[in-house]
Amino acid sequence: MTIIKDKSVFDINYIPTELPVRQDLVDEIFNKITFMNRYVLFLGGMPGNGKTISVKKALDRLDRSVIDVYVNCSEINSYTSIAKEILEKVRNKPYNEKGKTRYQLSEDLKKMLKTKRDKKIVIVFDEVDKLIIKKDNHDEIFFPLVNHGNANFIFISNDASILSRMDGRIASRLSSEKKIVETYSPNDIYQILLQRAEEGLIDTSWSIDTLIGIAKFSSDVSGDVRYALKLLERVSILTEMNNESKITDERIKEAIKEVQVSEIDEIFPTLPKHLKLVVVSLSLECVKNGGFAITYPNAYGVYRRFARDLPFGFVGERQFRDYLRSLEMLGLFEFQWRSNPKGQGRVRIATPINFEPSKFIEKINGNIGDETQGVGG
DNA sequence: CCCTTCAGAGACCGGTAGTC
DNA sequence: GACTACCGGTCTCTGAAGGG
Repeated sequence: MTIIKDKSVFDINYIPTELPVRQDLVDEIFNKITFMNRYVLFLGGMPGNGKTISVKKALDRLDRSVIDVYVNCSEINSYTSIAKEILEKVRNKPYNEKGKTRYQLSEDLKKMLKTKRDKKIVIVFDEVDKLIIKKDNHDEIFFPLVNHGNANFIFISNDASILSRMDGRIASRLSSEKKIVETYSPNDIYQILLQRAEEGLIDTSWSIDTLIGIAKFSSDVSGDVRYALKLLERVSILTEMNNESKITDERIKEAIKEVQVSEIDEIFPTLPKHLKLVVVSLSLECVKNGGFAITYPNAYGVYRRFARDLPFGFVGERQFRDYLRSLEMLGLFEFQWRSNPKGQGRVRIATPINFEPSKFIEKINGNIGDETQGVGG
């Protein structure tokens, strides 16, 4: 029994022909790039609220009238790689960045920006916070870009405070606009699900109530529409696999469970060896304390004992803190302060996001990955 | 051979939320 | 207000990779 008529509708990069909720934003971006001499936009707001897709949609509509460069800073996030990407996209030919200094790269960018051309240049930096928080000042790439020529810029970030910081440094002499996009409401999420269901699923396989249920639940747990879409995709696949013709509440519950465990299962294998050990240590401490782990000295001590006997040894406490920060960035753990149960001072506690440490430990036990066997015992 | 970028990791230090 | 435990920023070093 198939209920999915178009799989691509659930693809993470799928862009529908009409945006159900953010059409106003798309129009505004389109108009401003078209009619303004130079447009610089800072776009902020929670993850999965339609920032990126709105910008992409606007670029789509501008199509041949501009040269657009889209840089996702979680993938392309060094001075060199960003310069290369921009130079290649604008000039439309390969650029050899190897061995070039930052100065040389900025000179090439300057030359490129000053070249007369008919089409406007639009450069989009998505997830720009990832670039700002990196050390070695890779964000200095913005200076040659902003200070020469008159390219248009859109900076997208989940963290609005990052945008304020950039606003002050980069756009001080440009007129720029800052916009915070609000999180999707349950009804917004419903509208988006409705569109995907109409395009991707057989009409008889779902009902309005199905979608309202998923929308409400998703809005409660995250407000990130990608979560809702993942849920809809998962429940459709489950329904198909069970040879059923209609999505039921049972299958939705099942899908919720799967989606929640899958995050950590997907990310964990990709982590560097030390980070894996840190995740395991934190999880073990969480189980021990009933839900949270004291990062130092407890979890660090556990990590140290694990790593001590392994070929690569253990890192210092300072490095451990940077690992914790990475885990926070990855959305695996969140951190809070508590007063120190042992007396003066305070401690930081880690709580897992969207996964059950005991189940995770069970799964991982004796199977932590390539070079680090034997850790679970 | 010397230059660059870049990531990873340690040393150091000032700041700060908490207790006494 | 002194004291404590801990965090985050920053500096430095190292080593890899890639040129000229």
